[in-house]
Amino acid sequence: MDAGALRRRNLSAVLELVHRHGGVTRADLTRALGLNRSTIGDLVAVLVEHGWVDERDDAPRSGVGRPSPRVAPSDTRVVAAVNPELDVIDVGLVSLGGQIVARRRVALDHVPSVAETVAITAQTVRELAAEAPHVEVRAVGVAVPGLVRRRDGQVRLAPHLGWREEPLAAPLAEALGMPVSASNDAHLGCRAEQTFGAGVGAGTMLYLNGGPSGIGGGLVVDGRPMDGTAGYAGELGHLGLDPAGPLCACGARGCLEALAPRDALVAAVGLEHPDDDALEEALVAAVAAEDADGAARTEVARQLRWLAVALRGAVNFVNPDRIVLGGHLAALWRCADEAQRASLIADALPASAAEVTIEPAALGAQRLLIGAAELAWDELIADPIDALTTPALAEA
Amino acid sequence: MDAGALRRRNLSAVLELVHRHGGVTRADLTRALGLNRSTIGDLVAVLVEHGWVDERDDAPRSGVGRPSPRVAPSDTRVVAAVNPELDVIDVGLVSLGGQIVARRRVALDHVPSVAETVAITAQTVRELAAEAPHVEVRAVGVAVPGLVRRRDGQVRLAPHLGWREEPLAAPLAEALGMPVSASNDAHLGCRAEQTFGAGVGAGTMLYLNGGPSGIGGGLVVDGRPMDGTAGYAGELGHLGLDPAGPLCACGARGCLEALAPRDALVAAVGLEHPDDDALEEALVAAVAAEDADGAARTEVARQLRWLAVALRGAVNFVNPDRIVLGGHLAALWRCADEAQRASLIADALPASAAEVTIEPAALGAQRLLIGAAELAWDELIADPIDALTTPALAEA
DNA sequence: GTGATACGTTGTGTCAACCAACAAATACGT
DNA sequence: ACGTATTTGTTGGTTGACACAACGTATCAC
Repeated sequence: MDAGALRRRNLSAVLELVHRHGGVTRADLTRALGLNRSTIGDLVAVLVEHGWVDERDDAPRSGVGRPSPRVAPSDTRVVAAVNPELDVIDVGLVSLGGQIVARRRVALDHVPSVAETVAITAQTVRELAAEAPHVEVRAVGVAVPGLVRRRDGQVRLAPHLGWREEPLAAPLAEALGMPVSASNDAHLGCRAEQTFGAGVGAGTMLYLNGGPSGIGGGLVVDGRPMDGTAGYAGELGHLGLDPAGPLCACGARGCLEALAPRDALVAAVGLEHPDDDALEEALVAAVAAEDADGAARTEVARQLRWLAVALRGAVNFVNPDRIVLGGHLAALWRCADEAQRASLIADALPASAAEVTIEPAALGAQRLLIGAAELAWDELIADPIDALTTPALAEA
Repeated sequence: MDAGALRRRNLSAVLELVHRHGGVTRADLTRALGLNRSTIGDLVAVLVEHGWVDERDDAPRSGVGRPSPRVAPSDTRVVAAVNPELDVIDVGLVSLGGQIVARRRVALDHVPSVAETVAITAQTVRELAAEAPHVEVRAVGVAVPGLVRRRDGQVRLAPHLGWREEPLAAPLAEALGMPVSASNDAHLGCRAEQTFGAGVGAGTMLYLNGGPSGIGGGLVVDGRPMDGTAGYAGELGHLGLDPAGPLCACGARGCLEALAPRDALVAAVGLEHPDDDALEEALVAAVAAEDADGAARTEVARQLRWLAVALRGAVNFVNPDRIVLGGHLAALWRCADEAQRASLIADALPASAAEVTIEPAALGAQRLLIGAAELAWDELIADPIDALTTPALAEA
């Protein structure tokens, strides 16, 4: 590692702190990085000069001494975040600091092909960029409901969308002329929760998300999101829990995903296509209702038991300090009583169980766009100066 | 990160390459680190001056041009590695490069207490150091058959030895006057295989080891061994695979460890207290024998089926590129036929299964000492110069 | 031997971070 | 209101680590 790499690293560290906290004082940076005041001043000056951050005088006063200016993310530098779904393509612009500054959900009357997705996304990103003055879009992140090969952004299999072995990142990068990364949606939900949601501060974190198409998740190890060899890590829905269980879509038997499906909860509360909030509300109400033996309560208890088996294995395996539950698994958590909540990790090894806290996900409907944006921000933050020399989508 | 940290980092990188490869040429270092020839010369000179490495002229000639000297680990710098077992305390001195340069197995007629272990270990380390001239012992690593809290080396639970909530690293550090680290034995087996055994070159690696006291393991993520929050990660023996399965020692039902116990294999081949090699030999012979329906063959097939369920879940979860099997799980692998081997990950998601290779462990009876030594080397390699200023156990 | 090649060595240059002294802005006590 | 203590930003000079270029040296191929 040479001196230039050192510089890059320190600039990157400053930028990451600004990103994660949405603005910190120079004094904070000095303490956090252990560098000299003058060095921090220099680093911040470089970032200001290149337009990544602004210095403002609105830092909260915190005692005697000369006040330290707040280093805040510039709102002109954004990345685009994309989440193609069954009947909508969700596109947003996300600033440094993780704020969604513009968003458009393009409704569709059919399931989009990859080519359509690329075209619509490119068009929408250009429109959003044109509408927001002075904004520069510098990278794109895509959250795909399926398996995505991380290194080249190839969609291996997205059963929900009917995509199979389709290149996605490459054509979109071609269309927009900027770097595009893609990953699994549950993965990116994990990243979003880790950075800005229920996983802030966690070292080793397990994220499980339950959606209509199955159960996915992600793993954070020592503060770093884990991808696995090719980007497929985190498929917690396919832990085998019961050899006598129902057949899963993956072909195996007794997967968590087959034992605790969202559909069954939806059916138990008698709704049609509810979103996660509606499902959660209906479930909590149904479980709280006095008629104790309703279908909802039974199904919730059954799913919680299987979730407990999965969590037992996962907690023993990775010894996390936090577990974050999203989607219908968060709904299960919300309507579980104290005993049920405790039972989720009661059978894990006591030493590991003792250090875990379980939390429902915090970011709601913004989660996937924020996570996709994190993916895009990654490389920019890792090398802010080099990233600056690459061309951006022209501003308005 | 300041300039001094840069120096430390580069020194550390050189030392680590020398350690992992047991000696490399300066030209190799130049290529691997991307630093200038003169810088590499400088870094190596510092390490030579401090006695960490030697420069020798025995590098294999590899073409025209001036030959590059080989930078080899000095054999005077060692760490002590310790592995307390039921009836023996195994102590070794391990050099940079992972060579065991001295070893003594202290036999006992009873299960040692922690105090005895500390006393015997300290005594044995001193004796070994005194017998090997010019050797300096600079740190100690302990492989404990149980759960160990990594940050302070406290043994939380070692059922085999009857230890529970016993401080181990602290009293041993006190007795020997040098840093002591302790961790779980399967964990350290994983590290050993990763660095010098069947896991060399793996990015994300899963290690499962079957022993008389159960099934443990370890996980390597992006080349870094994963500890989990407190050091308990890797307890793969306690994945819940069958809610109708036998009760496990951990209190839960259907753990891998309860479904694929070593005892059952030992009983099937009719041996008494065989070591891993003897068990493997007997199993291979029994399975290869013509009487197809023997107890051994049946039990092997049964255990392989459960191992497959566990591996399916683990592969889907972490998307490894290598799986290493040790202990009786390696014996299972060795006597499995092609179809059985393929079946181990046949039910995993195809994308993940495609990139994984399964290997039996390679290091045999040296594994735990080498792994424990890796633990000790960690801090020394991370900061070679600073480590140099700390006092060493006096030489002969 | 002779040329080509690869590598180590040496002295000089560059760049990032540090340091010390000073200036600025705030809180607090009188 | 004023002075003092405290904290932080700013500035110019210093230190240290690595890069670079020119040169010396050891081997291989012919």
